[in-house]
Amino acid sequence: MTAQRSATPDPARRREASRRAILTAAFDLLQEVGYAKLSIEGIAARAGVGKQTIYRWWPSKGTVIFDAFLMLSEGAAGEPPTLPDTGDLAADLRAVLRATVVEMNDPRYDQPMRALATEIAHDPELAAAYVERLDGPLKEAKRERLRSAQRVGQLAEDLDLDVAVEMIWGPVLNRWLQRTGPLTAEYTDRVVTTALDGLRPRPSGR
Amino acid sequence: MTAQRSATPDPARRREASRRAILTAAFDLLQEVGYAKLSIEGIAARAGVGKQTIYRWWPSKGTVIFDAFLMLSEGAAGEPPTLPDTGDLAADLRAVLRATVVEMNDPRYDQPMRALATEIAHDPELAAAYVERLDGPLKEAKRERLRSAQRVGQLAEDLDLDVAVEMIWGPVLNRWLQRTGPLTAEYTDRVVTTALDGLRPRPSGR
Amino acid sequence: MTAQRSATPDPARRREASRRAILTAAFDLLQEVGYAKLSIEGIAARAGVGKQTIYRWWPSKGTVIFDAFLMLSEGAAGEPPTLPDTGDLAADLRAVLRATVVEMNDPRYDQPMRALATEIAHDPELAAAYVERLDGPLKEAKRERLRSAQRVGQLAEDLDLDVAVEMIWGPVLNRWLQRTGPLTAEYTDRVVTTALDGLRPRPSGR
Amino acid sequence: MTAQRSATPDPARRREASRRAILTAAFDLLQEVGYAKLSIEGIAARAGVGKQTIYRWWPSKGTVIFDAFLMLSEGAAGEPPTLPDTGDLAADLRAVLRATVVEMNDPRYDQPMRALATEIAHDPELAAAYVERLDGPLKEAKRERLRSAQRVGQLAEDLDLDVAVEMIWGPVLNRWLQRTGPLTAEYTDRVVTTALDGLRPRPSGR
DNA sequence: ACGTAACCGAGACGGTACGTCGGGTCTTGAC
DNA sequence: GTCAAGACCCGACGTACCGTCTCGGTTACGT
Repeated sequence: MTAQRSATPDPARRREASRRAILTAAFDLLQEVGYAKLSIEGIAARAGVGKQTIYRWWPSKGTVIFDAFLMLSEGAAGEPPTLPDTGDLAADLRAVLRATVVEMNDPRYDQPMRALATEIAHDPELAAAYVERLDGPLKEAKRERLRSAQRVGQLAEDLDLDVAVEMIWGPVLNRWLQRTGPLTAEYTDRVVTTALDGLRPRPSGR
Repeated sequence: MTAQRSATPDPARRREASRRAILTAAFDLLQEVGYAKLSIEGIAARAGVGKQTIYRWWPSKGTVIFDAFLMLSEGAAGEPPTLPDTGDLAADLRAVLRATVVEMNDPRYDQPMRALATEIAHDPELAAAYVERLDGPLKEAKRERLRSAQRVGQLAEDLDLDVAVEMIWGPVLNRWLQRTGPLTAEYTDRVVTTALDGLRPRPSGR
Repeated sequence: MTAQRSATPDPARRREASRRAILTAAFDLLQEVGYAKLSIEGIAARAGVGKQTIYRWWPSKGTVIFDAFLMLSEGAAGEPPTLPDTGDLAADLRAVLRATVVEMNDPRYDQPMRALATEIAHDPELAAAYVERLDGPLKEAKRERLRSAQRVGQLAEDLDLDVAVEMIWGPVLNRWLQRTGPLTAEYTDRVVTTALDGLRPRPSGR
Repeated sequence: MTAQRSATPDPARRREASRRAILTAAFDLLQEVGYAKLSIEGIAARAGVGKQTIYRWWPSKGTVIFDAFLMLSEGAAGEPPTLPDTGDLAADLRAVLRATVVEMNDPRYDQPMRALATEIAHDPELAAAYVERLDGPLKEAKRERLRSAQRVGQLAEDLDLDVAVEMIWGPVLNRWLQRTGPLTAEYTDRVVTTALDGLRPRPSGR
């Protein structure tokens, strides 16, 4: 349930209220003061908690942020996530990507997500936890949607689903994280179309 | 030539030797101690320079790193970069991406590039400078290679080149920055193939 | 026991070892490098203490110096000081003043005492603490010696003891602090004689 | 005319206007911001002068302050100072001391004089210059007044004039610099009386 | 039911780095 | 060659946090 890596004290005696207060405080501060000014000291103060309680249970600031996201994502739903499946893959992908960029353009989520993304970029162990617990389930849902499309002949049979997923979401993630271009619905639609069709000329129509 | 943003002192009186020493020290330290332990104090000490000289000319640690990259990229060549063009687009892309992941797997470049990438992620103004001065020329070279392929009928005539470029390099960049998967030649080859062909089934053989 | 003036943290949690190390380091450095080169940073380093520990408990460099003197003066004796009383006031005063100028001519004490004196000169609050805790007891001892002489008829009955004390020690202190003349035993003897006799001609002998 | 100690550039080419501007700025700043916040940089800025111009002609901040005083004292009068001589020594001393404490209680003079006094306390060379050029003439005037009183039998014939002067002004100076007591006219009157009469009982009436 | 051992809040501590101020030196261009 | 201007190297300032370390107090087991 957490990102802890090494030996920690008896989890049975852990105070759940403090844990939640810390994660909530961390996420809230991330929104309010931004990543650069986020400090353990600040989190402890906001959570009404001693600093040691944070150091006792988390090895780094990044893991606290990670767990904060974990708490949120699991609080939202106990079940694994799924992508909409109306039978029309292109339409479904367009809808999902549009929703994604709306979130990315919302400063309420933008700041914390950037914080998590850059912590991951600098911490391999955290990245592993991210891949397993946060990104993994979501990516599986994406693959599953593509698999479903494969079954009805909308995607090539021999398609590499991992690469396919990265080809759809990668450009969007990159634009967001590196700010290399505007994130609009028009843009994500183009990404979907181009990914589905490929770069090469198509022999027949469509 | 630099990432400065607001009013700065008279650049005519600036000492060029100090500027170069600072940027070199910054890049070297980035490789040696890593981003997390990179400090203005450390850069100044290594460069044999007063801290004030750094604060006088750069508004943030990120802009120093950025300028360090700028100095390197401009020191390497005065002309804009170009991608190889053998006439075989797929082969050329495979070669370029393979070279890219080799660099990404080299800790000598990995650390500093991550530092730049995450600084950009947190600083919109720096991102704008990055897009204009570092990423821009490179991206133009990529577009140009695709344009060349378009001319010889290897790519669709109505292809959106920006999206196309992002679809090829985006997945690789993401895997690298977020560590969501291994960066191998085999992987980049698959990316090239999948991007060129698209996700949908192709009517006839390839 | 200290020169603190405004609200400070819980003194119960204060580490006595650090307090002593700081005051000792301050006094030692005062002797070694002199007042002009005395820095909080230097004191902290010498004491093996974080700077914040000094800033936490003392509002200024002057109060640190003051407390260093306080520690020394209280370490020397728990009881209030007394002046020698052989029954011969003139002789006693001569002896005391001679001892005083010996100390003033000893660089071991000269430097730190000058530091304290000039800090006091620029800081009224510190001066008040000085008057109450360091100078006060000593001055009372001086007054007491004069009172004793008064009782045996060696001093005028209506003598203003405060002024009398200042008239004996003031000239010496001034010569020392302002370096307006040499500090010799011969000089202090003259001061004692002149003060006792006054400036006016004496009607009868002596 | 100045407190310079070591070799300096050709004084013939010196710009008098800058010299005066610096000394005036120094004195004014001393009054306005106080000794602790007085900086060479501040003086240069206020005087509209380059820092180098100060460093070229004065070896230390103290000597600047000293010269500022020198300029003022010589601007006031070209002739050596004299003390009033009405024939009544006690009355004259009372008047002079009263005027002195009025000045000492005036913050307009208090701050700069403290600055000078403490600079002198820490700089023997400066002290020598002070004794020779500022304190010397004044002390001679004081001695002269006492000599005059001696001539008319108001003071002992064998009186040590140096000690006598210090016994009258020393207590006042000390009270001022160390803030060991209030500086009132009543106090200075007592000092005069006690100094003239001495501490010992007088055989007959006064 | 009652120690006693752990967690907990609080926060002092030794440190590192921050961003700023000013010291004293050096360079530039105007006079 | 002096001067105004100001960049430069350097050292110290006072502050913010780091991660570690006590210090009571309050749980919550294990006997």
